[in-house]
Amino acid sequence: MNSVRQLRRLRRAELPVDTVQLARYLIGKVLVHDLDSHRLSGRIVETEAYPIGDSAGHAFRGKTPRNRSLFLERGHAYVHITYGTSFLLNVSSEVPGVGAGVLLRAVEPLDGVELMAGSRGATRLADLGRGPGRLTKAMQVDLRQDGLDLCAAGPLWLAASAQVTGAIGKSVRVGLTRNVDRLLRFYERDNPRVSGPKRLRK
DNA sequence: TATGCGATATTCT
DNA sequence: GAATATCGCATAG
Repeated sequence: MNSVRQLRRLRRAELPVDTVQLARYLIGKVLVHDLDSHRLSGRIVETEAYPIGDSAGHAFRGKTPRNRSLFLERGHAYVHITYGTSFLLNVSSEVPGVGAGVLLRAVEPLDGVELMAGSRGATRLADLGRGPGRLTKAMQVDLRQDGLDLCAAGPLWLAASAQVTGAIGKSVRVGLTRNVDRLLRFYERDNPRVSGPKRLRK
Protein backbone atom coordinates (compact mmCIF):
# COMPACT_ATOMS: atom_id res chain seq x y z
CA MET A 1 0.00 0.00 0.00
CA ASN A 2 2.73 2.42 0.86
CA SER A 3 4.55 1.53 -2.33
CA VAL A 4 1.86 3.10 -4.48
CA ARG A 5 2.26 6.48 -2.82
CA GLN A 6 2.72 9.11 -5.52
CA LEU A 7 6.06 10.84 -5.09
CA ARG A 8 7.79 13.00 -7.64
CA ARG A 9 11.42 13.95 -7.14
CA LEU A 10 11.90 17.73 -6.93
CA ARG A 11 14.34 19.32 -9.35
CA ARG A 12 16.63 22.05 -8.06
CA ALA A 13 15.15 24.49 -10.56
CA GLU A 14 11.81 24.17 -8.76
CA LEU A 15 13.23 25.39 -5.44
CA PRO A 16 12.82 29.14 -4.75
CA VAL A 17 16.20 30.87 -4.52
CA ASP A 18 15.14 32.85 -1.45
CA THR A 19 15.47 31.33 2.03
CA VAL A 20 12.14 32.51 3.41
CA GLN A 21 10.26 31.49 0.26
CA LEU A 22 11.92 28.08 0.38
CA ALA A 23 10.85 27.58 4.00
CA ARG A 24 7.24 28.20 3.04
CA TYR A 25 7.57 26.15 -0.16
CA LEU A 26 8.76 23.04 1.70
CA ILE A 27 5.58 22.76 3.80
CA GLY A 28 3.61 19.82 2.42
CA LYS A 29 6.60 18.42 0.50
CA VAL A 30 8.01 15.01 1.38
CA LEU A 31 11.42 14.05 2.74
CA VAL A 32 12.49 10.57 1.58
CA HIS A 33 15.34 8.41 2.90
CA ASP A 34 15.92 5.20 0.95
CA LEU A 35 17.62 2.52 3.03
CA ASP A 36 18.94 -0.78 1.68
CA SER A 37 15.62 -2.58 1.85
CA HIS A 38 13.17 -0.02 3.15
CA ARG A 39 11.94 3.46 2.45
CA LEU A 40 11.42 6.08 5.14
CA SER A 41 9.40 9.13 4.23
CA GLY A 42 7.59 11.96 5.96
CA ARG A 43 5.49 14.92 4.94
CA ILE A 44 7.09 18.20 6.07
CA VAL A 45 4.67 20.16 8.26
CA GLU A 46 6.95 22.68 10.01
CA THR A 47 10.06 24.65 8.96
CA GLU A 48 12.10 27.66 10.05
CA ALA A 49 14.07 30.05 7.83
CA TYR A 50 17.57 31.19 8.81
CA PRO A 51 18.18 33.76 6.06
CA ILE A 52 21.27 35.75 5.04
CA GLY A 53 22.50 38.03 7.82
CA ASP A 54 20.35 36.43 10.54
CA SER A 55 22.21 36.65 13.84
CA ALA A 56 20.46 33.48 15.03
CA GLY A 57 21.77 31.49 12.05
CA HIS A 58 24.83 29.26 12.19
CA ALA A 59 26.32 30.91 9.10
CA PHE A 60 26.23 34.41 10.62
CA ARG A 61 29.86 34.40 11.76
CA GLY A 62 31.24 32.89 8.57
CA LYS A 63 32.18 29.43 7.39
CA THR A 64 33.52 26.83 9.86
CA PRO A 65 34.15 23.09 9.47
CA ARG A 66 30.76 22.43 11.05
CA ASN A 67 28.54 24.75 9.01
CA ARG A 68 30.24 24.56 5.60
CA SER A 69 27.27 22.68 4.07
CA LEU A 70 25.11 25.77 4.54
CA PHE A 71 27.26 27.46 1.89
CA LEU A 72 26.50 24.85 -0.80
CA GLU A 73 24.04 25.51 -3.62
CA ARG A 74 20.39 25.37 -2.51
CA GLY A 75 18.99 21.90 -1.97
CA HIS A 76 21.91 20.38 -0.03
CA ALA A 77 21.64 18.84 3.45
CA TYR A 78 23.29 20.52 6.44
CA VAL A 79 23.26 18.25 9.48
CA HIS A 80 24.70 19.30 12.85
CA ILE A 81 24.54 18.35 16.50
CA THR A 82 22.96 20.64 19.02
CA TYR A 83 23.30 20.41 22.81
CA GLY A 84 25.66 17.52 22.12
CA THR A 85 22.77 15.12 21.80
CA SER A 86 20.41 15.85 18.90
CA PHE A 87 20.91 15.98 15.16
CA LEU A 88 19.19 18.75 13.22
CA LEU A 89 18.57 18.73 9.45
CA ASN A 90 18.59 21.87 7.31
CA VAL A 91 18.27 22.47 3.58
CA SER A 92 20.76 24.97 2.17
CA SER A 93 18.87 27.75 0.46
CA GLU A 94 20.95 30.23 -1.48
CA VAL A 95 23.54 30.43 -4.26
CA PRO A 96 26.93 28.70 -3.79
CA GLY A 97 29.15 30.53 -1.31
CA VAL A 98 26.28 32.18 0.57
CA GLY A 99 25.41 30.65 3.94
CA ALA A 100 21.70 30.28 4.74
CA GLY A 101 19.26 27.47 5.28
CA VAL A 102 15.87 26.12 6.23
CA LEU A 103 15.55 24.00 9.37
CA LEU A 104 13.11 21.10 9.07
CA ARG A 105 11.28 20.98 12.43
CA ALA A 106 8.58 18.34 12.00
CA VAL A 107 7.32 15.63 9.63
CA GLU A 108 4.21 13.50 9.48
CA PRO A 109 5.54 9.94 8.94
CA LEU A 110 4.36 8.19 5.75
CA ASP A 111 6.48 5.19 4.72
CA GLY A 112 8.38 3.07 7.25
CA VAL A 113 6.37 4.07 10.32
CA GLU A 114 7.00 0.67 11.90
CA LEU A 115 10.76 1.09 11.47
CA MET A 116 10.67 4.58 12.96
CA ALA A 117 8.68 3.36 15.93
CA GLY A 118 11.09 0.48 16.36
CA SER A 119 14.14 2.72 16.54
CA ARG A 120 12.38 5.08 18.89
CA GLY A 121 11.48 2.84 21.79
CA ALA A 122 8.33 3.71 23.68
CA THR A 123 7.84 7.20 22.25
CA ARG A 124 4.24 7.97 21.37
CA LEU A 125 3.43 7.32 17.74
CA ALA A 126 2.09 10.83 17.23
CA ASP A 127 5.43 12.28 18.36
CA LEU A 128 7.66 10.31 15.97
CA GLY A 129 8.63 13.24 13.78
CA ARG A 130 7.43 16.08 15.98
CA GLY A 131 10.45 18.27 16.71
CA PRO A 132 13.73 18.79 14.85
CA GLY A 133 15.72 16.26 16.87
CA ARG A 134 13.01 13.63 16.70
CA LEU A 135 12.65 14.18 12.96
CA THR A 136 16.26 13.19 12.31
CA LYS A 137 16.02 10.18 14.61
CA ALA A 138 12.84 8.93 12.92
CA MET A 139 14.28 9.47 9.43
CA GLN A 140 17.66 7.99 10.46
CA VAL A 141 19.54 11.13 9.49
CA ASP A 142 22.90 11.84 11.13
CA LEU A 143 26.27 13.39 10.26
CA ARG A 144 26.76 10.87 7.44
CA GLN A 145 24.08 12.75 5.48
CA ASP A 146 25.77 16.14 5.96
CA GLY A 147 26.50 17.72 2.58
CA LEU A 148 24.33 15.37 0.51
CA ASP A 149 22.59 16.82 -2.54
CA LEU A 150 18.84 16.41 -1.96
CA CYS A 151 18.15 17.06 -5.64
CA ALA A 152 20.50 14.37 -6.96
CA ALA A 153 20.00 10.62 -7.43
CA GLY A 154 20.99 9.85 -3.85
CA PRO A 155 19.39 8.06 -0.88
CA LEU A 156 18.06 11.25 0.72
CA TRP A 157 15.80 13.44 -1.41
CA LEU A 158 12.86 15.79 -1.58
CA ALA A 159 9.57 15.00 -3.30
CA ALA A 160 6.26 16.58 -4.16
CA SER A 161 3.20 14.80 -2.84
CA ALA A 162 -0.23 14.37 -4.41
CA GLN A 163 -1.73 15.21 -1.04
CA VAL A 164 -3.26 18.67 -0.73
CA THR A 165 -1.50 21.03 1.69
CA GLY A 166 -3.64 22.77 4.33
CA ALA A 167 -3.52 26.42 5.31
CA ILE A 168 -0.01 27.60 6.14
CA GLY A 169 0.55 29.55 9.34
CA LYS A 170 3.44 31.82 10.27
CA SER A 171 4.98 32.57 13.68
CA VAL A 172 8.14 33.46 15.57
CA ARG A 173 10.82 30.78 15.71
CA VAL A 174 11.24 28.36 18.59
CA GLY A 175 14.10 28.13 21.06
CA LEU A 176 16.09 31.23 20.13
CA THR A 177 17.59 34.04 22.15
CA ARG A 178 18.78 36.28 19.30
CA ASN A 179 16.69 37.90 16.58
CA VAL A 180 13.56 36.36 18.11
CA ASP A 181 10.89 38.67 16.71
CA ARG A 182 10.90 37.83 13.02
CA LEU A 183 8.12 35.62 11.67
CA LEU A 184 10.26 32.98 10.02
CA ARG A 185 8.57 29.78 11.16
CA PHE A 186 6.06 28.13 8.84
CA TYR A 187 3.69 25.25 9.58
CA GLU A 188 0.51 23.55 8.43
CA ARG A 189 -2.27 24.97 10.58
CA ASP A 190 -3.99 22.80 13.20
CA ASN A 191 -1.85 19.81 12.31
CA PRO A 192 -1.12 17.89 15.56
CA ARG A 193 2.26 16.77 14.16
CA VAL A 194 3.58 20.32 14.44
CA SER A 195 5.90 20.87 17.42
CA GLY A 196 5.83 23.62 20.03
CA PRO A 197 3.01 24.91 22.25
CA LYS A 198 -0.57 24.82 20.99
CA ARG A 199 -0.77 28.55 20.45
CA LEU A 200 2.00 28.20 17.85
CA ARG A 201 0.02 25.64 15.84
CA LYS A 202 -3.05 27.72 15.03
C1' DT B 1 0.23 21.42 32.16
C1' DA B 2 4.42 23.50 33.53
C1' DT B 3 9.02 23.78 34.92
C1' DG B 4 13.71 22.04 35.82
C1' DC B 5 17.71 19.35 34.76
C1' DG B 6 21.32 16.25 32.65
C1' DA B 7 23.65 14.79 28.52
C1' DT B 8 27.48 16.81 25.79
C1' DA B 9 29.76 18.77 20.41
C1' DT B 10 31.05 22.94 18.74
C1' DT B 11 31.96 27.65 18.87
C1' DC B 12 32.70 31.97 21.13
C1' DT B 13 34.43 34.95 25.02
C1' DG C 1 34.05 28.89 31.20
C1' DA C 2 29.50 29.84 28.92
C1' DA C 3 26.06 29.44 25.44
C1' DT C 4 23.37 26.77 22.15
C1' DA C 5 18.30 26.13 16.10
C1' DT C 6 16.87 19.80 21.84
C1' DC C 7 14.94 15.80 24.06
C1' DG C 8 13.26 12.91 27.65
C1' DC C 9 12.58 12.14 32.21
C1' DA C 10 11.48 13.78 36.87
C1' DT C 11 8.80 16.33 39.92
C1' DA C 12 5.20 19.62 41.31
C1' DG C 13 0.79 21.90 41.03
